[in-house]
Amino acid sequence: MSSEEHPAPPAAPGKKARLSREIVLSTALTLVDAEGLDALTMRRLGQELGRDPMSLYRYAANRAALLDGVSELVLNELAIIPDDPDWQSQLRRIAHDLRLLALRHPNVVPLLVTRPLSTPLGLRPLGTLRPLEQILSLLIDAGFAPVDALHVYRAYYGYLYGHILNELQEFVVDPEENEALLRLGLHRLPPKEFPRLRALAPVLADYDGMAELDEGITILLSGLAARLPLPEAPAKP
Amino acid sequence: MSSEEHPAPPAAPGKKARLSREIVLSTALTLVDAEGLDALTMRRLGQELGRDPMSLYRYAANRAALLDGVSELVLNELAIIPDDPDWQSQLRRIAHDLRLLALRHPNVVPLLVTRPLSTPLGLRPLGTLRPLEQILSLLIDAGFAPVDALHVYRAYYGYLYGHILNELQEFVVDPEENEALLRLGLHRLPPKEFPRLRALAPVLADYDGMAELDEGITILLSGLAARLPLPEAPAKP
DNA sequence: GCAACTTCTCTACAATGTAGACTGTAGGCG
DNA sequence: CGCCTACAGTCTACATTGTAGAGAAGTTGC
Repeated sequence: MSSEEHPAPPAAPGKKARLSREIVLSTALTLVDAEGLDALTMRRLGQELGRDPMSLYRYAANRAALLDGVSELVLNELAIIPDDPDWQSQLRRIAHDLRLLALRHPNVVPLLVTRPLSTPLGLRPLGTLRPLEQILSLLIDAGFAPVDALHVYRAYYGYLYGHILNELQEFVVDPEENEALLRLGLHRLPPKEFPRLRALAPVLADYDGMAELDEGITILLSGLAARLPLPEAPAKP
Repeated sequence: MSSEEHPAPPAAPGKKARLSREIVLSTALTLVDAEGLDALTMRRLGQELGRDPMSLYRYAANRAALLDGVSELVLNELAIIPDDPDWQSQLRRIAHDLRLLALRHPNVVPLLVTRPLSTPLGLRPLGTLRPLEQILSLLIDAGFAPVDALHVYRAYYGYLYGHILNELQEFVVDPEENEALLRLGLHRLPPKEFPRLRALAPVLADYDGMAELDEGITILLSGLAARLPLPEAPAKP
């Protein structure tokens, strides 16, 4: 699928241009971003595009495939360019990028996390696997043995995804009303059973996700580095 | 369908006894375990219980609430008993327990991960929050300041969830056919674009999730311990 | 036996994903 | 130019879903 030839309708995709997979998917994404996953029905998306819902099936085999497409589209926003020779700072940067990506598309995160659970590795959208490949590559280039690279990747990506989920779970709404809502919610918890949680309400409210991610990454990476045989600086004078 | 008359409420989840929330939820759980989340429709669950689908609404306000109930039920299987005074080994044990729990109910994991994303903290099922409270308690008892306890919790639980997701994503099917399927899947990847991943196929096949989890936990916990002011051994002679 | 409940059932409806047949349009070939 | 084929988009139809609302059946206290 070397679909790259037509940069045709960049200016005004207005109303009646021919549909294309990219148009469909990006409209789907903006819909999801704006109104959540449930709003993404075939009918609704069709309406958004001014087309019959059935026309979508030319561009995605079914709803699940459409969701996969959206995940892929989002992950494509993540650029992994090996400009920095230091694998640690490289991974750190990617982590922050992915975090910001998730914050930009919070409604897509369930997809990113959930879809792979029901799709074997080899059958996933390629865009989904590209970060994995690139990070492996990055680590191997940095001097890790392939097996160890996989090792590092798993610990790193595991923590990263976990952190993102955690952070989004505490977020839920925009930070302005966050504190109020949070307190309101916590208020309902039985004090006898949840003293610690309730006491932490004010602290919960100002959660610096970026700082915590950074610290976790630091711990993990240095821990991994200390534990794995890495030929010091790579041969790149 | 023999309509056995079991007046025993606790022993056997009989056939014609009065319904109860526990019966409904546990039947839902076994259904999900056996056939996946999609199989859990109101009609199907009703049929499984020999009751009209509508009767379920006495025990769960709607389908979402039912899913929450199932999450809660699963998380209740996780026992957090502070028998060990060492917080690190405590957390390590819990991590392994949760991992096994997830492997026992893989189809429920999407729920565990996804539902909190759309439910503010205070409105979640209590059973879902109990681990959080108990772990905080455990850490505070071990000498951490509440803020630091939260800190540790986040890094710990983040990594833990991430790892579980990772592991389940690579699993997908039972380990017997895993290797075959995996290779088959990877085979489809364009070699030019995914050389590293394809080369790692054999290694991917024997993934020791338990060992990797343990190592990650070790790194994280010792890193956290080194970084936070902890009054050594707690005052417990 | 009656009355106030709770529990369970029946019927009905709107929304969803999607199959299958159809219409329109664009281009190639005589 | 007229016809044929391929493909983009549409229309109709249907099975399946969650759930509202009214009622039936069963249980309990007097």
